Amino acid sequence: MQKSQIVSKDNQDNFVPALEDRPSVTVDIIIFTVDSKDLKVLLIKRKIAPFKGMWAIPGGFVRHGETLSEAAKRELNEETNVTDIYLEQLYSFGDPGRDPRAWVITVAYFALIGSDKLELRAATDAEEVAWHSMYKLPELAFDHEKILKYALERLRNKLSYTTVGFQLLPQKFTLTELQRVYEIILNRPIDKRNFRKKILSENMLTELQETKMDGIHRPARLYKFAGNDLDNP
Amino acid sequence: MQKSQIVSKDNQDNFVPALEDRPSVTVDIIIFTVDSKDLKVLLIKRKIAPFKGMWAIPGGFVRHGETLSEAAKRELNEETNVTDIYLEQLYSFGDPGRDPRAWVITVAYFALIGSDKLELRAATDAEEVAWHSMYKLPELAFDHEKILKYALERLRNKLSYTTVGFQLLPQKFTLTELQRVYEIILNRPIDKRNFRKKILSENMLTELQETKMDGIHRPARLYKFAGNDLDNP
DNA sequence: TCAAAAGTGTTGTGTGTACACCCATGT
DNA sequence: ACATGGGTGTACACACAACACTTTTGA
Repeated sequence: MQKSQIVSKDNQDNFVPALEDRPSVTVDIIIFTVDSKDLKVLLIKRKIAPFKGMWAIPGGFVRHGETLSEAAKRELNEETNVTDIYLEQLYSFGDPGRDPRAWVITVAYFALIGSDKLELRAATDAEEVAWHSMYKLPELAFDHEKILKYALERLRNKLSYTTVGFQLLPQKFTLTELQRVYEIILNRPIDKRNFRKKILSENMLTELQETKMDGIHRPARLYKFAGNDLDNP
Repeated sequence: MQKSQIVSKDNQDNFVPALEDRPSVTVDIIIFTVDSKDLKVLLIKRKIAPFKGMWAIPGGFVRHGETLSEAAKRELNEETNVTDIYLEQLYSFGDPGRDPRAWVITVAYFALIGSDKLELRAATDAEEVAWHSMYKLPELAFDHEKILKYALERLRNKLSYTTVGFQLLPQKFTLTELQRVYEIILNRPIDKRNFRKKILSENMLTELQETKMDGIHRPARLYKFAGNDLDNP
């Protein structure tokens, strides 16, 4: 690949922009989980300027030879040790000035991780990683607040017409646990009978011959999700 | 901005990839319109290798200093002379090898243009531009078939829960014309009475004191769309 | 008076919502 | 026996689907 002079208008001949006219491209990953009471997102505290001391969505540069989703999975794995979790491309953000240092376009992804699987990499001197409530966000670097808000909106929409909710639970779960996931993400109470009726009518759950005891009360039946998702085109 | 050595893992210090490790970034724009019988997309015939003689989605490189949607609008304007039309980011595609010549990540947008407004730039020696039916696509360059299929899917979904349909019509239109737009995009017949009932119940149309004659039959009432869309985050 | 598209209502079916009580368990 | 969350059914409102005839016009 040689250096070319200028962006060619019709995009066909000696065709790429000069090296110095190319942006850097990152993937940022919004990693969601739900604990028993809250919707959490994984953030990294910045130790240097710009936005020193603020929190940011984890991410990193896309490398030559990998797909965007591979880059996202790699970054995800670097932060969380998990593989094989739900990952979906969210949106690309490229406003000039979104990173004051350089021209950086980011392709944002969001990931859903079951509350059982979450095991963070140990924090290093270089970075401090922590789960934050989506409902009490700290001050965020770059345009990351906008990105997170959009991710939440998308997650809420997806919840209503897909099966992403199951991704946030262990393989075996009770209907009450599933309902909590919906309530936490949508941030409103849901009627228990209607919820169960609707979920069960979709025939996506397999009833297990096991129950779960969780206190001084009747044990709850366990279910597992019977189906697979695919989303990305 | 200086040259840096390698992608730094934590993405914070001397932080961008070396110039030669950056991709080129394009925007590709799927420009849809509907004529009286068909859903059309604007394509450009490639005059050179690779994929010589095949058709491609119009697009071009993002320039430093512009937002992604500005880049999309600029490209759109270069092809069609129109401004101020519906534009929405679709998805980003970055598989290595999608362009055999170089590492090119594309941010795909789709645009909807009213059948009254469509006026193409004159074809030049360098490019041949034409509307193609989405239901009889020619052989497409790169991964553009995949991109177009995804765009169609998105358009169909959006039609059901947004007001994008109006974007494909002149300001004044009849309910039958609107129904045709829905039928053409969804590729199935729709019941006339149910359609009218539903559309009118949404209170998004203003009934005009005008009618439109279109042959030897009763004139049709004209309506205009009363509302605005916003979509992008 | 005919052809051609515009315009108009009713009925059945399914889906979402509101709501209150008994059940199984450990202490 | 009691406190705690698990589990269940019915009635109403609303949205969607199916379906056929009259109206207005120009030729």
